[in-house]
Amino acid sequence: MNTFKLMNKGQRTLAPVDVSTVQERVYQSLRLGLLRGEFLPGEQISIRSLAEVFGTSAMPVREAVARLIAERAIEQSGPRTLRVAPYLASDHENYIRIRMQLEGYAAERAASAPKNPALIDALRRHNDTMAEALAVSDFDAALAGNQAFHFELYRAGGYPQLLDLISTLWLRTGPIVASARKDAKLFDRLFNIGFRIHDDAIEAVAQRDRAAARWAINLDVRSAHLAIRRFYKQAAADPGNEGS
Amino acid sequence: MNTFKLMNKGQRTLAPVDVSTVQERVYQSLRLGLLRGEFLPGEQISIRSLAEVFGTSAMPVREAVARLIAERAIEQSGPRTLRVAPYLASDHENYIRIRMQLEGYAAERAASAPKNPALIDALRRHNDTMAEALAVSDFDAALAGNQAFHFELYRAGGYPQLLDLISTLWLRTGPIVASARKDAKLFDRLFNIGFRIHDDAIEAVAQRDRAAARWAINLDVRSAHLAIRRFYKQAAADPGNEGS
DNA sequence: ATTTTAGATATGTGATCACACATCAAATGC
DNA sequence: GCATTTGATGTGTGATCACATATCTAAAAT
Repeated sequence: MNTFKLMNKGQRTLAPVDVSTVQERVYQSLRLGLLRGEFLPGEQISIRSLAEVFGTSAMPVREAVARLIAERAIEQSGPRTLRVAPYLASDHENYIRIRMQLEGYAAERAASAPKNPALIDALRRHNDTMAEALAVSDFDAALAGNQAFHFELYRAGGYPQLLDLISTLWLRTGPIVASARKDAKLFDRLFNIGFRIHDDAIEAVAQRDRAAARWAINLDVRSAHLAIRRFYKQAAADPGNEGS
Repeated sequence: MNTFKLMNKGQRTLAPVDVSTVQERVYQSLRLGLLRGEFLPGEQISIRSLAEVFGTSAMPVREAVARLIAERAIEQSGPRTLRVAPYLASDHENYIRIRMQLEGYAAERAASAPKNPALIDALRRHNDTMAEALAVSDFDAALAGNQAFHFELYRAGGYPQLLDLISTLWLRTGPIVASARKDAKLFDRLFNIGFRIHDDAIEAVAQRDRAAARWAINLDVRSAHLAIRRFYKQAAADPGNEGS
């Protein structure tokens, strides 16, 4: 009976196997894709097509999509049509105000936590990664660095639930921010400003200055919003940035 | 071709028919049930059983449950088991802090909106409904009145997205608050305090005092939390409140 | 040449089946 | 009598099929 147990006492290379469900992996994959900006705002999606890409049946995709609908990252635009949440100026403005409340609060909490040099180091590293990526125009890496910086900071706030809420908000604004890559000049300037604001935020956390930390993050969120708004306003004025 | 159009010009009693999907109705039904406290925190649920209750196949329930999992109202407690989010003291405390941020902000926005006598009337009405229900120990109606009061206030803030976020937070804390009905004495006192705090909140909104409105709502949320915490602490001490 | 129409294709939705695997109960073993 | 085991039942998960219908394409009519 306990044969295996005895055998396992010897040195082995066995590791726990992945027991997560297919739908969970599909969900995480879609989530990551949305955050990385691999989907365009308003882009139409199809359950069957996604299932084919993932190499699964439609079933797991259906449940993953249902979860993303609950998070308002995907919406039903018609009787039988799904799409990524589109950009709507007024809606986005509202989300920005909510994000300022929540992310500002998280930053405040992170700044009032006990001093943590490892955290400061990690924040600096993420911010530098972002700047370096920007220097070589690797926008994907810049986006990833930016996200890593913010989430590292919010995680330090110590509220898993708050981090969770914030990440669903990023899920909605993710494709919108990411689509600004189309305008390289704007994107570059946006993230250069972001780099400096992040520096202020790091300083605030290092000195445990709650108000300054909240201020910096709020400024970061707000300035990104303004840049995005300008991007879409000019995109609407242009004849169309997509090739014919 | 346009025969029907011509016919329809005449007076008819035809009304638009409900075209929503089954899964949507199941989802809304479950949502309402959770908010009304028809489920206990930690209660185990089964897709097939729910499907039987609703008179549908398992399919619509599966998607509805997937959405509720994304909202953290339902969680997977084991490999093949689902349950309503249980009460965990530390988690709940975190949610309360987040709710204070968001609901306080919403109250602040409602208070800074242009004067609106109709809103004040509606708030008073909801609060009175709650008090009257409490007087005859109709706890379900009291809960409904309390919820109507809060949502009316938050809706006045003018952010649909904020209202949406708050309602998902209520979805998680809903079963927890509702379960306090078990202790009639505590429940009664809790809501009597709530009634007075609501009055303060109404006054604050009427006078467009943002700070006072935020303060009142924060106090309301916090005092409810303290009562709930006491309820669960004493429930854990007792041998068991359920009949044998 | 333009409009209309008919057909084909693809969509989400719901139902049903098969499967692996927990959990509990009764039966069996010692 | 107590521990072990075996069986039955119920679970979420994934795949597949059927259906109504929206969308697009190409043929046909004017």
